[in-house]
Amino acid sequence: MPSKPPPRHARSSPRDASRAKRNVTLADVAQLAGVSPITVSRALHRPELVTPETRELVQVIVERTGYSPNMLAGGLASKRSRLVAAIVPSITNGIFVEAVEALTDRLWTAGYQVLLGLSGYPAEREEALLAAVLSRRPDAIYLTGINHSKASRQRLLAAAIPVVETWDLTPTPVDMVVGFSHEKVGQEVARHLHGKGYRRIGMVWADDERARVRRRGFIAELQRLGIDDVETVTVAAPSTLALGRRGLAELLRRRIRRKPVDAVFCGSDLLAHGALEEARGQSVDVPSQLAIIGFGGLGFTEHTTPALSTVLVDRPAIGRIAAEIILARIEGGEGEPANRVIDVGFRIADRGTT
Amino acid sequence: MPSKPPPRHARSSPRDASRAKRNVTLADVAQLAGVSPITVSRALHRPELVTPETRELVQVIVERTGYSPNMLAGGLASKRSRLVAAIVPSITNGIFVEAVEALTDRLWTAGYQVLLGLSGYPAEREEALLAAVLSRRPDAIYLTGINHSKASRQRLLAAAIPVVETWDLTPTPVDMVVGFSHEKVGQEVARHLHGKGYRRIGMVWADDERARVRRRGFIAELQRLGIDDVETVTVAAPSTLALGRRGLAELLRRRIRRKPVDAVFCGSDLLAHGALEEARGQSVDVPSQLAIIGFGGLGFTEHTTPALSTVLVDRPAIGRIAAEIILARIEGGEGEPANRVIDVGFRIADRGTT
DNA sequence: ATTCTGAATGATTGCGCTATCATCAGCGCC
DNA sequence: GGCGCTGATGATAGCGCAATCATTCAGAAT
Repeated sequence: MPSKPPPRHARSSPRDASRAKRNVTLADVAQLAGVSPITVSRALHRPELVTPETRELVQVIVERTGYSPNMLAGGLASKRSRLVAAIVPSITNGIFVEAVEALTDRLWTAGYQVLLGLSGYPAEREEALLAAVLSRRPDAIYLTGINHSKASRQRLLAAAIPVVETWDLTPTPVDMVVGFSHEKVGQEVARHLHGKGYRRIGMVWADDERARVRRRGFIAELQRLGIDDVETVTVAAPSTLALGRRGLAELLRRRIRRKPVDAVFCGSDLLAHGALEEARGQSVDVPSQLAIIGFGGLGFTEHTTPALSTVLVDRPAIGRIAAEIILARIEGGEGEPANRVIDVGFRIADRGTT
Repeated sequence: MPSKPPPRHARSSPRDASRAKRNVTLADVAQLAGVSPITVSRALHRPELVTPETRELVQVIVERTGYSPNMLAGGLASKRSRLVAAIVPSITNGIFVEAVEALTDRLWTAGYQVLLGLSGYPAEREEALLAAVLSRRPDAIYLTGINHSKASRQRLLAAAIPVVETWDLTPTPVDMVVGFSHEKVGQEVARHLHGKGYRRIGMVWADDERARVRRRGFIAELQRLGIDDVETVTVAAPSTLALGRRGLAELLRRRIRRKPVDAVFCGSDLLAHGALEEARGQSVDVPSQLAIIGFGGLGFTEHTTPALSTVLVDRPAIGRIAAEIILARIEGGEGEPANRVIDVGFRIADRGTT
């Protein structure tokens, strides 16, 4: 009897001879397993659609050949890159990095990977970065902050993917936002210091968008409490311990002919630590002569002597929640998300320096 | 006269009607510009190949349409993803992160982006991570450490891309390595402490691969110098300030019936800082009663009181150099690299705590 | 026996781009 | 005038995979 021709997927292509250095492809695996490429694809990604035997056979061949799927091809074909882009000013500044780590961890468990973009201080490169990053066709994007150029917002909207802005709140996010109110932080710190009896209050801060809002809230609240004169030293972003030292030194110098400040709100924990060191260096007792409070709640603040008072923020929660709402949107299909604005709050840690 | 049919690239495809939601593609730009797709591609990526007029025309259309190239497609076609994968245990632990930042910065200027993989402590997820990451077809890969499972090494070799291992040295890298000798670090710290007259020496360290090598070098050198008994407290990785406190407390407790140690080598700056705080808490004077030296040279070490002695490592240099040799290999074409093993060295900072 | 059903598998097509080779006009040269 | 050359542009053919629709076949229902 005339044997019918083998199915197309089993025929060897003419280029088989010249397979000098080609990588193993899904088609190769399929051929070795004697099934069609699409069956291999299913065995790998939707195993419930193939019989256990096929599944196992494919698995064996995959291992034997060392097949590594090509997600560029897969992403192109399926229009899902399984990539999430994260744009952060910096990762050496401790404040944002734990959120990114939490984001990365959570997304990893769901099969997504994180493309890291560093936008710099201030977000000088954000626009170019965004363009570059979007050309990878990420399935979602994580941003730091809520202030983006008009062009950036347009790009984001055009990309039509879930966007999570973080570290701040706004009633009008591009898409979703996870953070807390910096204005309220300022207010509460003001009330806290005032409540403890401090009246000659100063600030040392590094000028970034969010710090500016905290400052605004702080000063407004102090005014409401009857304190109009808040001596302020501004240092360059990003803040460092050394800048904190110099900042406090400058603050004390400025008031040389007047009564010195009795409390200082520092824009970050690093600045606060620097201020603490400077106070010690100048033999200014903390907190009896000078109270110091920072912002961020970085780990080291518990361990200085005295322990630094600060504003605690659940940093990993921001990343974790961002990951959750991203996944819910990507995988959960349509339907308005329950909540586009998520407030993770903050808490004042009243420790040894106030 | 019979007009000849328009060139193929100018004909509208049947799907133009249904362009409900398609993204702008390179073909769209080409059509609007009245040139072929490949010309647009060239105008964007190899502008020297097209006339200035064409270039400008394309540029205008790109901006008008908001065209965003699809690098999944581009990467698939060209077999160059312009992606570099970086695998790091963690980014919250300050020690590795500056290298990653420097790497990212340098690669960005060359048009590459960084895919971040967090392998955990110890590198529990490295193998799975590597598999996942390689399926993105990165053009190169940055690894932390030199100890990789056999399977991982094989995968790396099979990928046939530049691989840079970092933070250590080995005569047999997978491909290239940028780092320094941890054994030598241990030796030099031993000589340093011994040279300053300390004889009852202890260690507090977190057990990771590289710390173990430092420890080995440290203990071997001390032995050579006639010191056999090195009291050692091991804490869990990753190290924290709190673990440093507890570590020193334990070390002092253990020697309660003997003369206490007069110097302690801490496995990291964080542990050293914790030890310093604990010493202060126990009213043990540093350095007269107890010398402390850390490792890493993190920024804060200059600002503790007294300033922490430590081992300085040029962390950004590791990332920068890694980026350079990666780029040299990717773009520089063939030819053996001048140097597969790059030693960035280290330096002992003899400060207030020794 | 016939029809129907659902589970398993397959053929075809195209995602959006670039590598490669081909074309073509303009130019200088003998 | 024919030749080759160079610079600009184009046609074609994949890259490796998954969406989509089609096919097959065993077993149940009639």
